[in-house]
Amino acid sequence: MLVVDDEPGIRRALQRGLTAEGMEVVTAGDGPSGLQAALSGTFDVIVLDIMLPGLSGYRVLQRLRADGVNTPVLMVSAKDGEYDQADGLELGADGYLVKPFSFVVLVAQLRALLRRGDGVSRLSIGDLVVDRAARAVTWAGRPVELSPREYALLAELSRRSGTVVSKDELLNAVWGDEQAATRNAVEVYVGYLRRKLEAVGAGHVLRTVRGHGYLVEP
Amino acid sequence: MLVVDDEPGIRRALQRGLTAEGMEVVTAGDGPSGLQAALSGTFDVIVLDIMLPGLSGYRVLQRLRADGVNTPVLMVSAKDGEYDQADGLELGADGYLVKPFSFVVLVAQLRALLRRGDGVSRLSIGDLVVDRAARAVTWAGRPVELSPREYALLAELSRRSGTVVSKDELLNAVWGDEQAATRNAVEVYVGYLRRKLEAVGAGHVLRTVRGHGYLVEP
DNA sequence: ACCTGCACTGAGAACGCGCTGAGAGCATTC
DNA sequence: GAATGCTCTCAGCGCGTTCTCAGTGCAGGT
Repeated sequence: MLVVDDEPGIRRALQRGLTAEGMEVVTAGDGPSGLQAALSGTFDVIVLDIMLPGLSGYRVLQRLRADGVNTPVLMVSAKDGEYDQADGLELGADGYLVKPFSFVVLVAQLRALLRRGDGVSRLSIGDLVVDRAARAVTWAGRPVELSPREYALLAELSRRSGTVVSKDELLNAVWGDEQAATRNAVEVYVGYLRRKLEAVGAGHVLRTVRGHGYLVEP
Repeated sequence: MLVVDDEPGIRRALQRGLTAEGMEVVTAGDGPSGLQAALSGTFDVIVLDIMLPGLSGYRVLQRLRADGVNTPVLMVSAKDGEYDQADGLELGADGYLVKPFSFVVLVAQLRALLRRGDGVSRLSIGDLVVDRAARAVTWAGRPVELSPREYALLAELSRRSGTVVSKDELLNAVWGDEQAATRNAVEVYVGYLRRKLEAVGAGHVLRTVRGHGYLVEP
């Protein structure tokens, strides 16, 4: 996760506390460097202060979303006006915390965001709907029954729809870091997925890009 | 990538760390030699220290941009004044990091810069659009079906559009360092590309510069 | 006009990528 | 204990892709 806050004391405290909770923490002290780090899109969740030198938290969030990065963001602020919160949430924040906050509450919120995966509980790509909360997939309203592995594969491809995802990336994201399976397993499961999608008339959703990977068209 | 820093310790550390991340690293220890290396325009990203013997990082960046080299530059400095950052970004830097910085943040920033290629994941050269995320090519909206090798070749030429790229450079960039193929392979694939581009009315995009290489007009 | 060498092209051979059917291993259910 | 469903490997097939080779055309220099 990424922590963006201008107070070194807070950064150190969160770094220590969250590391102890088993999380991997990277910190940044100002808006521009926080934005740069966040743009990499490799974080699972971001804690973002509003009062920041260089670039306010609002702006950082705005730029992030504008660039298509939908990493969940937990905003943190000393102010507690209702409007501040509304502004933040409207810009695409996934949570809001007022300083001073209890460390336990922070951890609880972060865990909630992490569990949701990307903060977006429902992906819609044309007629394809992947409801991550209900763990269900439909095509034009018709339900598609998927095994856990098939679902995880389609969810990952849908999350990154419009971009080609390589088999190795899929192995990492769907099968986990231990990479117990071979690349052929990905091919097999793409085959399973296609068969089930074709049965409801959605065979063309999952495209092969030879030599590179697979792609769900946006 | 190119790392320009006057401290040998930093150079060695980055060389080792970034190589381990799968990047190819070249280093320079002072301003003039850094500038000379950077002017070749063959780097994907440059890490540039501000305090340099011979020529400051600001000047190096200034000269680079003045010469039309738009390789992404990540500036690094021991100072952390707001004005320094503003100066750097105004001169055309693409990121700013204050020493001492976390290695993870550095890598995250570099990946963000690399992923965007020259600022965007989507290259537009007139009617030609190379969507690097979807690995798709269109001419005036019409899709162009390309094999992996053909795509890689066109993408490299498009990335460096406006400059003549030699066959050896293309072999390095597209075929990889092992250079398993001969120069004739480049000629053959340029032929394939031209045939497919002509089919959608874009035959003139890929120009031959006899004795030097190939060129995609900006 | 001649020569040299670079660029281009058609043909063809080898390769390897992606897909599939079959089946083994394992857990769960009845 | 049989049946069912899921996961994953293996071997083989088809075919697009890759790349070399040999021959032709053309540009530039003398």
